[in-house]
Amino acid sequence: MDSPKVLIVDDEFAIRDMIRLALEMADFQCIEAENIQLAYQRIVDERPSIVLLDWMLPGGSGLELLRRLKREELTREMPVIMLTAKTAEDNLIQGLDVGADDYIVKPFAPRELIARIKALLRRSGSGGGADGGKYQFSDLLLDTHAKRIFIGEHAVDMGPTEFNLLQFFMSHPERAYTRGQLLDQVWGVNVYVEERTVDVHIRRLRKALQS
Amino acid sequence: MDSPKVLIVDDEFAIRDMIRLALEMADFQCIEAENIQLAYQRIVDERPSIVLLDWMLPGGSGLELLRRLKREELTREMPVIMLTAKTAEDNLIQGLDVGADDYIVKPFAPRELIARIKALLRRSGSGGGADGGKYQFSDLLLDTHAKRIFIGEHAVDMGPTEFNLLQFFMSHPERAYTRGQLLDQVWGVNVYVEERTVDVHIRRLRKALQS
DNA sequence: TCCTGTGTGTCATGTAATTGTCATAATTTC
DNA sequence: GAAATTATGACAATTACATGACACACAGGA
Repeated sequence: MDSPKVLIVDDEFAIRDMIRLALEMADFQCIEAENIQLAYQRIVDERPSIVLLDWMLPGGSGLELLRRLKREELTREMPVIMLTAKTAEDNLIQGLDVGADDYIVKPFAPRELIARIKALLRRSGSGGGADGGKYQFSDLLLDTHAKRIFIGEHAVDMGPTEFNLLQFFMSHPERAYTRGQLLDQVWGVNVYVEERTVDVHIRRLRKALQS
Repeated sequence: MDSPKVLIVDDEFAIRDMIRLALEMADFQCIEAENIQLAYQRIVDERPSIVLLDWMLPGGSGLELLRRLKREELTREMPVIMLTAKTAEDNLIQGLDVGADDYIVKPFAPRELIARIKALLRRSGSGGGADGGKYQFSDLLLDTHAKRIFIGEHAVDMGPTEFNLLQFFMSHPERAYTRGQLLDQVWGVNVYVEERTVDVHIRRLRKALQS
């Protein structure tokens, strides 16, 4: 439900699959990409909580993607763990130089990977999605840091799911989504709930905003 | 506004830059020095919150600077972390003997460095250099120097942990934190306690504030 | 050394909030 | 109007939070 979304970037299917297995066992949500173009797309679209980035990739090295992520405002805060087969230290230093938050050398124990991910998530802002400060529309204001919502001066009370819904809407204005898309984006992928449940939460959100 | 100032003392540009990058990512303010003369100058001029001091330096070893700092009244309280490439233990022991507060062996993970810096800052008079002194919200007043709390004219009694919690809250208003984040920030990074323990201390804090 | 009080962390239990689902109205669409 | 779609209130199950009690460590004093 609150499970962090991890993007695995590696060109080898076997490795991605192995990592995914380990992570899902530990209750992480996984998405994958096999090259840096796809990876970038996924990062922008799905805003994962953390990125596992392989060093050696076809069509542009992982380092290149890392540089790009750290250069752009939207993705700068996103924690990145480099996966590297080499123990060569200069690689490591180079990676850390560009802003990787941690690295791990293949082959690694799943346990260690999970430990590092958790440590990083804990440190980098709240374990669930990196978000920008405040959204505003007319006199409605949503503060992602304080996790509070105001209408004018008056604070509005609502449940976490309603908050997430509203945050998603306010961060994607002028756009319509199907129930399925909302479930994916707000609830998370591979969560099984009835589509009609969205209706109910929409209603709760409306009710909260009316009061 | 609250971000602590870190002085990085190392003769290699690449290393300074790497550390600076990592630290700035973690919202620290950085200044640099490439030899101990410059370092001393900066320390006196800018009064950093903490010093990262490389062991091996041209024109006088880091140890020498460390001795000097600990000898003088003005700089005695300043926390110092030694950076050392050697794992040789006698170095370490010598450093700690002269008064280094911590040490870290190169190459290190940025997150470890950051963790240690935060831990040290927390221990040594809290957070940021010329740290606030007093926080106030409505008729609640927290005095970081006197370590006392008042509601109006009336002094409030509470344990150290509750005090630290309240100080953290008052220095980070309008922000929500997870239990894990509070543990990192208030208890310290490499402390293992149950997350639920936070609940208990929150309750104690509330109780103290109600009386 | 043996108390004693304070501060901490952990646990078990009670209590409240949240969530997903359903049945049934209300509405829109054609 | 019939069919499809959406809105709404109620409910049970789950989850999260609040609280009191307890054990342990530690410092100071008798």
